[in-house]
Order: sequence, then structure tokens, then C-alpha cells
Amino acid sequence: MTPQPSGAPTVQVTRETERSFPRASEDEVTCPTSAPPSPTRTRGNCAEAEEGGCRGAPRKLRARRGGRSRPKSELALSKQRRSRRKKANDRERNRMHNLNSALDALRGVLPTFPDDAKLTKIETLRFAHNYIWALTQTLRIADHSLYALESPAPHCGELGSPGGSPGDWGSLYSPVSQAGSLSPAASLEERPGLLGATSSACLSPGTLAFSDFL
DNA sequence: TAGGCCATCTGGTCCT
DNA sequence: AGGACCAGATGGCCTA
Repeated sequence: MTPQPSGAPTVQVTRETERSFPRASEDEVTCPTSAPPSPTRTRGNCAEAEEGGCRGAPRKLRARRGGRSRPKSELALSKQRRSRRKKANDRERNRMHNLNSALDALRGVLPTFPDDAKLTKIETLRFAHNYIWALTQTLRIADHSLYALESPAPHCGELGSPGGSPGDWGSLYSPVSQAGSLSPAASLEERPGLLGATSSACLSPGTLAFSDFL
């Protein structure tokens, strides 16, 4: 029941993700048995200290051991734990790679200038959100104008954002992206086509072409 | 050098 | 039991 990103059923190592896989080789992930949770813990060095783990140790202490199952040596248990952790790490890495692949795919369909710096993850999500909203409004305007052919004087300012946020295009990058200079709002302000086309609440569909988003 | 972004590891929780 | 998902922690890289 795991929704797969369409078209990306398998792990794709993308430009982004293949950039750096320092990949603290699994063998490096050692399990020093008495590492206290330290704020300066070194990477891959903490691991679950035999029982407690790095944080909230008490819980692990609850872990049942022994019982009526066949006794396993401490060594065997440790090996098993490490093996499980390693597999979990692999899966988690894989999962994140999938997520990144999906994000890359999303970047691929968003209008950007070739020389634009790659959108960050959060920028990508925000931009996609706003972009979808913009396209939706475009369709609405088109519909509206078709309708207007039969009934006069469509009124402006009817646009509304999906979330009930302000309807003007100035909000194209809000409410979710109002932050710093790296936000899509800032980086896209240099796209006069987009903002130009979108800053007016009263557009005729003919003036809003897809190229306006580029 | 501080801050942002990212990849990875890790333990917890939920689900099958 | 094991996998998926999640959030916290940590260190590396980059840029202003």
C-alpha cells in the first residue's frame, strides 16, 4: 500500500542524490557499547548502545529479552541488532532517494530558467503549490471568459486561492513562502512574465499564456 | 564564521 | 517479525 511516485517505481539515483553518498560504509557503523548520549556524538558512532540507545534509554530497557525463547548469546543478539539496523538504514536511505527522485521529477515540470539555481526542497514544494494554483486560476479565467461571451461584464477580482488565501496573484508565493531571499517569492520575482501576468486580478485569458510562466 | 540545506543514522510508532 | 514512515540529531558542504 505504498504509493509509488508514478513512473518511478525503482530507486533512481539522480543528479542530486548521486552527488554525495559518502556512505559511511556500513562497517564503520560501530556500536561502542557504552557511548553516553552526547551532544557531540560523532556520526555513525552512537548506534544503539547495547540496551539504552542514544536517547530515551529507559524504553529500550523494557525490551524483553530472554524469556522462554531460546537463549541467544549477547554476541549473537548484538549481531542481529546490528544486522537489522543496517537493513533499516538501507531501506531508509532508499526511501529518501525515492523521495528525492520524486522531488526531482517535480522540479522537472516546474518552469525554471536554465540558469536558475536548483530549487531547494522546500522551494520546490512551495513553488509547485503556487504553480498549480496559478494554473487552476488560469483555467477558471478561461472558463469564465467563455461564459462571458454569452453574458456581459465578468467582474474582476473573483479569483480566490484554493485555501481561501488572498486572491490576488501577489499571493502566488504566499502564504507558504514569504520567508527569506531564497524563497520562490524572491527568486521568482525576477520572472516578470510570471508576475506580470499574475499581478492583475483582471486578466483576459488571451493574455495569459503558458509562456508567461517561464 | 554563522546559517541554510542536505544526507545519513537512529529509535520510536504504526501497520501488515 | 519486519517494513514503512517519521522526527530528532549530527556532520559536511556551501555561501553571504
